[in-house]
Amino acid sequence: MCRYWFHHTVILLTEVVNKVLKPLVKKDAPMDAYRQLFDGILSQRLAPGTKLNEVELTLLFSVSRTLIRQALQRLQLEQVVEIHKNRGAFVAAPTPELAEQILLARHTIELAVVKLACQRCTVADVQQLQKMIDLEQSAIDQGDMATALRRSGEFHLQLAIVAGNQPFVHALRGLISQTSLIITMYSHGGGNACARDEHSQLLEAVKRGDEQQGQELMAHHLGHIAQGCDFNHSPQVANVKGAFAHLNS
Amino acid sequence: MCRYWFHHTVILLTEVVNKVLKPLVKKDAPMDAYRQLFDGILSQRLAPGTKLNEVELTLLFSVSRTLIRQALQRLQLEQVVEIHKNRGAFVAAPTPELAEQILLARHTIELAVVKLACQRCTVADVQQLQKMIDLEQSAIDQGDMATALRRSGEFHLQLAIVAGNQPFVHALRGLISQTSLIITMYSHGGGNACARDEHSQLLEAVKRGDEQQGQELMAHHLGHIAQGCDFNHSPQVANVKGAFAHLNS
DNA sequence: GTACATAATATTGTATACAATATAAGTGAA
DNA sequence: TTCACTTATATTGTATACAATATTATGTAC
Repeated sequence: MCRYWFHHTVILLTEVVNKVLKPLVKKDAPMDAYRQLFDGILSQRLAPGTKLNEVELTLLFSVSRTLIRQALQRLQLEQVVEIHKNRGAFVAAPTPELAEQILLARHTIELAVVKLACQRCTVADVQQLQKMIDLEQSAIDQGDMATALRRSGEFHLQLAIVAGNQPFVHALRGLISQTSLIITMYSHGGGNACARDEHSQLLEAVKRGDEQQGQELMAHHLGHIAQGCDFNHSPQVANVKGAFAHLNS
Repeated sequence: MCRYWFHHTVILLTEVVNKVLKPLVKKDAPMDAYRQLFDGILSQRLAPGTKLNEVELTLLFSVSRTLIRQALQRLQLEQVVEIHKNRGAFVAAPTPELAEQILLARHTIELAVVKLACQRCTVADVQQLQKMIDLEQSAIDQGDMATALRRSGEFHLQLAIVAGNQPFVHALRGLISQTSLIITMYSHGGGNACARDEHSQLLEAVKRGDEQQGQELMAHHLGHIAQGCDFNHSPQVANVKGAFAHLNS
């Protein structure tokens, strides 16, 4: 009996520790470093071309170089970071030629995504997408264009998730991130103001299951991104410490 | 004068060392481990679901776990390997549902690739592609279907390279590898015998710049892959030592 | 001062050591 | 035996130490 009581108490404690305490304490360090860098790049705090020094990141994120290098490699394979052997990692800086290829690839894939989304979108999906549009708009209202840009990308990615095609999601994750870099480098502003309307109209078409209309709207939407860019412009390059200044406060 | 002679001799020696000796000696270890594993999987020596033990690979390839883990992470991001936290890495084993998604994604992307290839294919490109078809056929003639399958994939990838769209190349690299896994798991043979003819016809259309015909042929070709599979079949699982037995000879 | 070669430093690449977790083997009670 | 539990082992996760390479600083000849 005594043993039983003891046993169950231990079970209880184990549960408490695993399900309550651990989530509060756990750091999931590798994901952290990756996410911080990813967000830093997509929020335009890290400009294209910026050198990413490993020990510097080590100090900023309080993890070893092992995890920093893991994060950088992952970002490289997502095409958001370039790693040159023995030279180090840099925030990717797509050339105009590559930018054109990226937008064409998005055109191809996202037209297929919209079609699938029209077929499979549920009521819950629509609500989720609507919420993301609202979040993007609220960022725009606050004048925080960097956040708006990131949330715009999340809307497109969510559409691919709704479409239910894992390879499309995987490919688009990289392409959308690269598009953010392209906009950071080449956009001459203004062109992004109409995004909300376009996203809303797109969602309406998807809700109705109107594949034809949805694809046309997506094509226009992606076309506007290209139109909003001036590929003769050259980008500015920021430094790492400035981009993560908020971590040292 | 004496110094000059010395100086130039050093230059010469440096050049000799860098340009002649190093390429012969160099190992490029990380790429090696990655390539070996990649080829092992695509050549069907490593069956889907196989556990990839890190120290075992360490001994096989004579590099530290650092590089093994690098290679595994890269393979994971190419969707050829699955890594479960604290559980280890496994050769990916796409479910029938994922297989369907993969083939649909290929359909979407490769139709666009063929179109671009029709527009941009040069004489040199045609020669290169023809050579790859011949290599694939010679593997078939020798009854080495594993090599044939790998070379078939390389043909498709080369087509994307000819098309000149980097994101398409990047996405297809993973999708083609995954298709190899799908065929390994679910193919009931026979369906692949007609591959050569289809690749040849495809190349003819591309050479003529006939986008319409090229896309139709590609669509049929990809359709045949799906038709050649039986998604009720369950896969066999091999062990690592057996797959790399040739390294220990 | 400039150009070049050399030395010092900083940065990345790889291997190893230690920690955390999961798996397998062993132990005792019903 | 079978089940729960403990202990031992194996495996993965992370940090650090060392090696190789690149970058910067210094010195010397012209």
